[in-house]
Amino acid sequence: MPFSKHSAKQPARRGRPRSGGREAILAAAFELLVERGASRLTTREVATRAGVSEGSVFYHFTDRTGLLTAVIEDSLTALMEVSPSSQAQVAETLDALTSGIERFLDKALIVLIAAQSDAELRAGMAAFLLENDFGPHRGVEGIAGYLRAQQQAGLLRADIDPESVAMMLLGSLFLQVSMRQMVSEDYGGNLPGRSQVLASLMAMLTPAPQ
Amino acid sequence: MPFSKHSAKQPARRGRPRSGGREAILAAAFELLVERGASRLTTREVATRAGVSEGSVFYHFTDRTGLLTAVIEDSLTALMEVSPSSQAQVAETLDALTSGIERFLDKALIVLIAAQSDAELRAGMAAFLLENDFGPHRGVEGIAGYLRAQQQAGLLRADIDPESVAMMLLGSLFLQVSMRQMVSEDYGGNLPGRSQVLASLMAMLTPAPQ
DNA sequence: GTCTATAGGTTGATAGAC
DNA sequence: GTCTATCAACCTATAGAC
Repeated sequence: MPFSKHSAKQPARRGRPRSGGREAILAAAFELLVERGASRLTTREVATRAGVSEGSVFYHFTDRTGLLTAVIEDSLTALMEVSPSSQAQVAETLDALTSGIERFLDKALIVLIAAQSDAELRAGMAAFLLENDFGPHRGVEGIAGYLRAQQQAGLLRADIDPESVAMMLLGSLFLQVSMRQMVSEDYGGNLPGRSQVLASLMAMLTPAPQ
Repeated sequence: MPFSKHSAKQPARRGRPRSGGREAILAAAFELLVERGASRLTTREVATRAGVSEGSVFYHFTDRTGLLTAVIEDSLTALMEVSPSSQAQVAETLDALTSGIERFLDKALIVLIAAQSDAELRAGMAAFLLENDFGPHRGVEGIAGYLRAQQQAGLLRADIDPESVAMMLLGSLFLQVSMRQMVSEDYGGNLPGRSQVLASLMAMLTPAPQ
């Protein structure tokens, strides 16, 4: 698809052009989620940071929960387009594929965690994921698909289970990113990194020496 | 160590015996964390559920943050004693080891997630983990130690990297438990389960057919 | 250590002009 | 769509008696 964004697909907008207030609010809320955590996010501060009044926040999102729901669903929707399973077809190495997933997780985890602060948000997100058939199984499928292709080309051991390997690989990425984000930036140093895991895995995926 | 809990190690308590109020509050807070999420936990509701007055909560924990910090550190301290690395010496199969880790993660994730709702809690937990040299690297070490022992006994491929395999295995467990808890109970069905992953891994760990 | 009562402050949300 | 002004509710925290 050429002209990615600026394609003439959508009809010209009618009415008053968007002022960007809504987007500024969403961005500010996302920032605060990262910096302070969901419990410490107030509509007041979101408004201040977005450079709008608090009334605007409620105009656009009805209530605080509506705002957070929008942040979560917007982020996930944006991520769905760069989802691992859609990458898998183009990535030419496991290295490229997994580094893409790592970046993906970095953003997805923010909202996944934010949703955990409130049972209502959590349920809403679960429903959203279900409706859109979105979730880590897509990542597993993506990786497994790649592995299976390599396998059929005779480049990998024939007797391995692509799904299980994909689950372990995705899991190691998820654990690494989670710890960096949930504990501290440099906490990952304690754990085997992506390249080490990948190198070891590659060795295991090719036939072992007798 | 015999007589696990009821050993006579500790000197007899002096002074007024504990009434259990503190413990009831901690338990109630933990429950609410699971049911409603950290943002929706109020000191009022904690007190009600614990069957004490709100004043008691503040007497014991100074403030709301103090209460949550105590919940987090208490839970983690309890878990440190059944930490994977201490299990690794006794577990006789990867199956026993990983199912223990799964149960471990089920509890640990509750407080790990709760801490994410507030930057202050998050920082406190990070410091606590650092001080106690506690975290997933202990799990990796535990699994890797087990694998290395098996390897030296000639039961596993000699050319695999135990740390990387441990990271992947722990990662897959972490991912599975996270999704069950953060999305929905039966969400794990979409993903390869522990036994499937384990079976595939075992096949990979033993020398491949030529 | 636990209670009751209450103060104080913050916050989510609304109303109405522009 | 955005603003200002304001309210009502809630919730944390304190004081002081038992």
